[in-house]
Amino acid sequence: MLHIFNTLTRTKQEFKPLNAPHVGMYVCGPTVYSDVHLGNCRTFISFDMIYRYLVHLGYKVRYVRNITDAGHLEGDNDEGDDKFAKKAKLEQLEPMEIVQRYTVGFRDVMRQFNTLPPSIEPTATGHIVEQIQMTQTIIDNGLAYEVNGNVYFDVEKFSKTNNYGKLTNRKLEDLLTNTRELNGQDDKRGKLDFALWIKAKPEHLMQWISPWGMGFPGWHIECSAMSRKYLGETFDIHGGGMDLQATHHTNEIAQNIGCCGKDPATYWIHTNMLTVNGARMGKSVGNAFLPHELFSGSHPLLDKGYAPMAVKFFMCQTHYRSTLDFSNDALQASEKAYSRLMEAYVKIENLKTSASSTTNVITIKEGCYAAMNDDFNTSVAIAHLFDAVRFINSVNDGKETITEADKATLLALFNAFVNDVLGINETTQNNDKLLATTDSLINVLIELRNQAKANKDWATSDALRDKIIAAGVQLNDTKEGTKYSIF
RNA sequence: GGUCCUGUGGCCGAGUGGUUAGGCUCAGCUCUGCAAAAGCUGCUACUCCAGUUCGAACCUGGACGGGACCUCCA
Repeated sequence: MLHIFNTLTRTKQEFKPLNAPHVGMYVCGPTVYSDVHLGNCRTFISFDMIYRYLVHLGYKVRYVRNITDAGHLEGDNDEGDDKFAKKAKLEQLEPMEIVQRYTVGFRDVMRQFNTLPPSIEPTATGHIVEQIQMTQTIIDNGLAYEVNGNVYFDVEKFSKTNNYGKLTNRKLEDLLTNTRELNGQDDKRGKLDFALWIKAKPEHLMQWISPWGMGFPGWHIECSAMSRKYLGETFDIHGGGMDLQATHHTNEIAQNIGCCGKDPATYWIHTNMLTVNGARMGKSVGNAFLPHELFSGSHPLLDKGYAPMAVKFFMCQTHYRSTLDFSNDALQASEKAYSRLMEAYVKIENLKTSASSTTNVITIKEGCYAAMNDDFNTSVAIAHLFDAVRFINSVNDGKETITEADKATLLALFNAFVNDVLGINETTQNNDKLLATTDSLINVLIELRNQAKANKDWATSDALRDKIIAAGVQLNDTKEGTKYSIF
């Protein structure tokens, strides 16, 4: 029985889909105006695991994750350019060139992390009409108003009949007291009001026609419009990073209720942040790691590179609702643990079976599922897998025994968790490390041959050369030393 | 300032009112030509103070430390 921690109730609740076996899940995706960093990746890797586990349990999941490619003002000032326009000017590109570049980059990284593509990956610019319609409906329902081509959501009016701050458990009066005074929002009636539609200046690069003039959508309406379009007015799971909880998701709920009179999602899942030296990794903080810097080890804070699957395993060792701190020591520990896990996995198939087992495999399996059913506790599930690792190695060493049936159970368990649920099986496309190793190996052979040559041991040096060539490597002795090429 | 989360052994990280997850590191042992791998053994923690309890790392209150959100951010 799966239980999920629901941000709305701040408790673990039994997961009951609205229309089992169908499950609708919406996750707030990236804003594609720059490279995704590891913090972003952690969120999407967490939801990938959740998606995979739901599928593994037999649910038919429609997983929607948007691409934000419009709107999002640079500051809180309505006068500002949006992020795409700003970046576009900087790089002298069309906004959609920026969008294309970083969307492709994002998908590449997600592929490297072996995450499954969502069922639908809708873009904000592709759903301007839906956003305009939703905005109009909210106006018609009396919960939004237009001023000078801008449309704002009336939070205080909404609060008379709804609990605006329920997602973060905050009271309206506290929110009103604590909101900072900001400039350039003279058109708003209330200081908590937020924009649904923003009037564009003539020079603004991305703008669309609307009932309120030329403009672009506000910061939150896209998710409301797209989740509603693809998952309906009410669906099962809405997720995102914890940083989206207070503002983005709070406003999404207000918009959906303002439009349809219903809460959009029954379960809200929020994943915690990735930190570096205790501080949140963020673009604006300037401590963001890029995935390729981590894979190659080119980041100044890293001693070496780490394979994508090792990094993913590292993330899985921590519960998704805990902060995870990034460090060389932690990564190295996980890298080693990961390879031990995978080596044991490979060994299972060739284990010799006996009439009886010395370890209860069913207990391990049940432990794994109990952990996952307890709010996706991958950390504990992995701990159980390591119980299996020890057992597998012991059987392999002839110190313990396993039955044919238990062996099959273990193999199925590892297939399920390593491949299906966690998705940490090595894929052939991640071969950077392999290439580096190959290069080192060839150089070792060349060195051996050169030593033989130096000793005038021509029989050995020639034999080495012939075998190296036979392996597919062409040697070329030059004045600068021995070069090689792979043919 | 407000709201909230958090403080676990050398490091990373789960966790339940009573029976000391797991990983990494380190030491010893088995194995081994040497090493590695693997197995075994050991290192027994829960910020501090007070309270509730037969019993608390886990519940309550307080102190101190760290963090998040309140502003775009996964």
